[in-house]
Amino acid sequence: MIRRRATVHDVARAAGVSLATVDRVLNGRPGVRPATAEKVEEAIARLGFSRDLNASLMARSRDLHVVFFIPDGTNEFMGALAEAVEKRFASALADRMHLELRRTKALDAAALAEALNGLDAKTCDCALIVASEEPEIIAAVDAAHRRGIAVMTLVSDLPGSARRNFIGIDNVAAGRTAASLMGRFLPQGGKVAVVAGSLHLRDHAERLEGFRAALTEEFPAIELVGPVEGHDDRTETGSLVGKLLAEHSDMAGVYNLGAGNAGLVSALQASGRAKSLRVIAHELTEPTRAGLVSGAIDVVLDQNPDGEIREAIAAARSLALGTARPVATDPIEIGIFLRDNLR
Amino acid sequence: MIRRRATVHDVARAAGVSLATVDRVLNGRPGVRPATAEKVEEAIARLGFSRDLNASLMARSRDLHVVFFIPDGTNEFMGALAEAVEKRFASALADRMHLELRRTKALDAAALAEALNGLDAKTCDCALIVASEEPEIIAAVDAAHRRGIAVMTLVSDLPGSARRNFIGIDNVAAGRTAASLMGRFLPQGGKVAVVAGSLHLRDHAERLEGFRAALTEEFPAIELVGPVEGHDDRTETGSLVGKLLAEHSDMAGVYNLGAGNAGLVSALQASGRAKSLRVIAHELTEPTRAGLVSGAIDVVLDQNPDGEIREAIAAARSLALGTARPVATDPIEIGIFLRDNLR
DNA sequence: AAGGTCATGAGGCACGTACCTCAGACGAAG
DNA sequence: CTTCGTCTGAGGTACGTGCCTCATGACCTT
Repeated sequence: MIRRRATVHDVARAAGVSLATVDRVLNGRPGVRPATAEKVEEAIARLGFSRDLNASLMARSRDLHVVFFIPDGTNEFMGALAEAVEKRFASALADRMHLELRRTKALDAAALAEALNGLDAKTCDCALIVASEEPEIIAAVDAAHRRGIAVMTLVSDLPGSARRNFIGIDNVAAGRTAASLMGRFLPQGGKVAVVAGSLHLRDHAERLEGFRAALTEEFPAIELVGPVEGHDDRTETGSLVGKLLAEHSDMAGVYNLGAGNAGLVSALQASGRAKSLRVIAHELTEPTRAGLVSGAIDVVLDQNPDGEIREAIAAARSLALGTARPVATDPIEIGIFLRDNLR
Repeated sequence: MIRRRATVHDVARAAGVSLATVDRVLNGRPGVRPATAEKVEEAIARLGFSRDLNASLMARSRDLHVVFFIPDGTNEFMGALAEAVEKRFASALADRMHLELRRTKALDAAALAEALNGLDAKTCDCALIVASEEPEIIAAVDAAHRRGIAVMTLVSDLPGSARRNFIGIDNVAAGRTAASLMGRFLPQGGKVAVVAGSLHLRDHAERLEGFRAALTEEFPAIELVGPVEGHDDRTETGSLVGKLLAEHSDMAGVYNLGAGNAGLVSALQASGRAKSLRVIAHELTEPTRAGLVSGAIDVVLDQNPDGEIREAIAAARSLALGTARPVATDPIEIGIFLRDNLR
């Protein structure tokens, strides 16, 4: 059964009005009585009409502008996210989408808020942010939304803000998975150090929550040490881990739910206990890959950056159709990597 | 740096010819001297011109027709693939793509070849097949390609045919991953039964190859029993597994690299040895999910059917642009599922 | 030289939407 | 009554491409 999509012409005919009126309703232009607008809305709903985004962008001879705000610094995962955006510049252009990548200072809420406030709806239809949970960022998101810019969160969510969508993994589930693996690795129980980047990052806080809950429920023999905050910095993370290992000679495992994995791996190797500790980290990047290969890290939980960017772009496109309803996206999978299934 | 995409007008101007000539070259219509065509090709390359697929489909007022041939029967994974196609009917229509789903008799090469031969290029731009490696299918693929239908393989590849692309996981790597997990589960070694659907299915043959190679290299203490072929049928698979378990009271593990997992799980439970056997299966479906939850199955390796269909659709779109070069697609991830990270 | 074929240019209409102008129709206020 | 403002319809042009017709000129054949 091949059915043609409804067009504005069909809507006009069905509503008994002219094309111009349908156009005014669709694009929120003034000069339509409420009763008439009602008729048009009804026809749109009845026919299941949805604007043809491609024809629309073509007619406007304008690309969809999507701006990605991604933290800079030495966090390899953020680097991978940024690369994933760059990789799609060309193919996005083929779909009339213009992607822009801006690196913002990591863990600097004021800088991100300012950048958001500087966005102009004329040069930005949609903004994607990797944000920590701070009042000034929430305010900036709400302000951008009021200016007509759709904001979506990437990696770490910002509930309670006007963000239209969250693109990322279920971080509570990720924390639970880490706990479940760690519990199996340590059937006798023991101490496990937990290192976060910052608990202001909701993804980190959620992973910790999931990890702690699953341990309590299923592996009460495991004692959690920490969390400590390494601010996603390799040097700081390394010295924190070194200190924890020195202080606890009976440490049995480490769960780094944030970044700074290069520091983690050096500290593990410097301790001389690398092979005897069960270690779980996040994001498949150069340091964690090296850690897996050398045996310093046992498991890496990964959120596919390419998949996240792909879904972000798809969601931005759907949002551009201007529906009020939330946009459906494919869920992002949590990848589990051992030394043997490295991509 | 915002750069406008090149259009046919730009190409015409750059090549010093008229729009009509560019059009003739682009659409392979006759009436252009080789020397002139050369000039146009050169301008296209120089400007990096690529046809705007959306404008093109709109101008033709014609949707892109993509036909999926997916085996029917009781194979839950194939059911999931089919559902994944159906789920995208609507969103594909929004991109001027008309998807069609046809279920063909599983493991019946003649039926699939006949279906392929019945395709008309007027009502099918691209065909996606899940095929076993048989000469008559290869011949049908080549014939379809000559008729102007792009054929791609899904799940299981068909090298040596005129298929334009393969969408699926790296099955050798999947087999290696299974071996690596099994090896760790059985540090003392022991007998592991291997069950396939059909070794005419290249994905199954490749998994076996990877499994066997990784065992030989890394876990020589493990002895492989089989493979036996259960033809992806639950009853047949169940009785095969039951027989193997009865014959080998010292069986330590089972690797089912094909389907028929409902039969696998019943046989395991009927044997009374479910908990003491390490079991690895493929595809996260109802039976394997139940197996994970009950503990009868330890690990499931999964190829995300939604992701495969998404990539297949994206690849079909790219192919429609008519480039001779192979089309780049995102790789499909091999998911690893334990009881604790079930989606 | 006349007729033929072939290569090419010029231009138009169509697809679905955006955005513009202009002309009426209508009701309310003066 | 006129005048104004608001609502609505009619129709045009544009976006990038496909596909069509028609005209022109060059070259070949007889």
